[in-house]
Amino acid sequence: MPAAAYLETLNAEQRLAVEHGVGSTAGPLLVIAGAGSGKTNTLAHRVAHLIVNRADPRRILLMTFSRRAASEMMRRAERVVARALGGAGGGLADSLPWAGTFHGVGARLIRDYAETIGLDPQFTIHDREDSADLMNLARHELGLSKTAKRFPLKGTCLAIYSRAVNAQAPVEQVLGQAFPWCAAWSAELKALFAAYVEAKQRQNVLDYDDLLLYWAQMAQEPSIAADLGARFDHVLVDEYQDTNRLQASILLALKPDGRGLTVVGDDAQSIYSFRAATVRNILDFPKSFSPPAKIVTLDRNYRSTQPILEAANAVIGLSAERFTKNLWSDRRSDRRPRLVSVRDEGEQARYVAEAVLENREAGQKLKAQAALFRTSSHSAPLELELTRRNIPFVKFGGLKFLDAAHVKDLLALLRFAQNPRDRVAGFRVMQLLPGVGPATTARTLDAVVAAPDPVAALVAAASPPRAAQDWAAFVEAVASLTRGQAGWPAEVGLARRWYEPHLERVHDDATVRAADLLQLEQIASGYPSRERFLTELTLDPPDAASDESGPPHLDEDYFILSTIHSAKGQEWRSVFVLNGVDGCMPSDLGVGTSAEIEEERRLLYVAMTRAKDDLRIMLPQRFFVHQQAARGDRHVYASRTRFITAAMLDKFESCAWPPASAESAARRPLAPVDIGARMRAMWR
DNA sequence: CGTGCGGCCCAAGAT
DNA sequence: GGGCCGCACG
Repeated sequence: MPAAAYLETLNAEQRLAVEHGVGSTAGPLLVIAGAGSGKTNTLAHRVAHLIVNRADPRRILLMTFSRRAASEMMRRAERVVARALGGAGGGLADSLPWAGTFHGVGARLIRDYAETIGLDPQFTIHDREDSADLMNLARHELGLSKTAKRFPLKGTCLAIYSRAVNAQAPVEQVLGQAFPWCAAWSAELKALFAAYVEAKQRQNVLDYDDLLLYWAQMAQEPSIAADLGARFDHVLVDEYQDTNRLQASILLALKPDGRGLTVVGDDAQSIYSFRAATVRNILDFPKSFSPPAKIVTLDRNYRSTQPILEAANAVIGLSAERFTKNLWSDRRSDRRPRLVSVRDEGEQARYVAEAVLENREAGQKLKAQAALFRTSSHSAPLELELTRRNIPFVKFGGLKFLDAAHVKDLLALLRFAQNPRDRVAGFRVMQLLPGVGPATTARTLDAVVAAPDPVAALVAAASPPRAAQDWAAFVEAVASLTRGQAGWPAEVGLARRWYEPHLERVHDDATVRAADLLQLEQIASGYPSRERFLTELTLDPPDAASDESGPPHLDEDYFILSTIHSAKGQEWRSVFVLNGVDGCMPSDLGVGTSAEIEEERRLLYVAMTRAKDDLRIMLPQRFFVHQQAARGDRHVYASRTRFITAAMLDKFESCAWPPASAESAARRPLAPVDIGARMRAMWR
């Protein structure tokens, strides 16, 4: 049989993966896809190849790490199918309806089966912060907030709970392995988690973990499992190294014999163990089936120059356990990656800003360049420097649009209207009213939650004496939203108009924030319904101010700042890795166990393999110590990250900036002068 | 019962 | 700098 034209662009290993059985009885397949090995392209081709061979796209389940990755995959698959079938391939996105994240797909399936499993399909979804708030409520009710010895804080409690669920491990084991300082509280924690679960059920809310847990539980129930498994002929999972045991159990329940199952990943890029991801999933995948899964390894790299790969291979070569695989490329270059020593983070920022402009002079777009860092706050000095020099940039990771208080307020109102039993939403929105505090809110919500018709109960509830005026407006807004008479997305405007007086009362910078809310309204118009809007916004919030929803001025050129975690799957011509020193990489918070150290090593590897042509790892020599008098200059000296050993230095080019002569000529710092004190003295 | 203030501890990565 | 708690005031 002559190969189809669309297969000819693939290399031999990629073709093996793409052409692995196309029927729904094809055995399980594991693709170990190194960084830059054309993984997305290969997976997209496999999807396309299945469709060209008459697989029904509505019966393909494709799970990726983010919704953005899912749409990229669909776009590419669509193009291949169009080419193969001659033109008319448009609209595949509509006919590949089951592409998304594990959590997004879970939410949809759970809503589908909600009635069967005794769940109100109007359930709302709590994000991390909402979940922590609800955990805190339970924590207070059980009197755990005033124990003699300090009980873990809400965030820690949630992290322990979440890990126990996702790793499918007993609380004691989770405490021992990941939270040893909380080990004495295991009995109280279990009581707390029981109360937390009951609260979620009373309030008809699901947290992130529930989206997997309910799905996994449904899949354990034979009648539902049969129905679920029969919906999909093919199940494909991307970034399999970052899935956890719960996700693996879902896959196994969907496809117990592995037929029709394809997973793709790279054990060397596993960086999500804090979310209970385990590299064991990918290492153990082949022998979960009989006969075992076929393994295809992609080690040809199409992204980076050979010197960059040699350095990256050296770094990952010292890792303890992995599939042996060295990336190679035929992209030759004389330029080794650079280790750039600078005096401190301020100099690091100046160096990067100047190098970025120099690259642009040489014809590189700002968008083709990125600064990557371990922790969101590491980019602060660079952000200042870029702003000072008017270099536009977009930051991924760290604070999100949705974290802003005013955005959360407005969303809380919409969520409360969607599901009046959602206590966290109700708590947030009711306390916006002046004269209404925790006690009034709790009392009202108790009545509302217990009532058969919660909104009617709210309308009937007595108005708190000090909030009469605002109370009536609030109740009317909720009732109107519940009736849905304004329609979607017009009701977002209704909610915004209700909120605006409160916004102005609470915030000094109300004008800026009001603009954000208009933008939120804009984003809302892109979703078909309130339910879809709330669900998808919670599960996949827009990164930075960048995605489709971003403001128009962003189609200009801009430099990229990103955490290494958020840089997954991306590539740039020039990459600057900030703070390549011990204490930052590895993070001094992540040096407890050898497993944590190994993950930090993989993080550096992920960062390095994002670079196509030019990789520079920055080494600031000194760091100022935080929490000291304003003008103090206490600092510590940092050393090169332990992951780049002396024996590897020949893979790099070491340099210092600014060059020594220029530095000695630099102006000496002047003695500090307290101008503020003089100005205060003027009035004494 | 609501609100504002001061002291204390903590500080990453994100579906 | 921020979250969280306890305390004092209105």
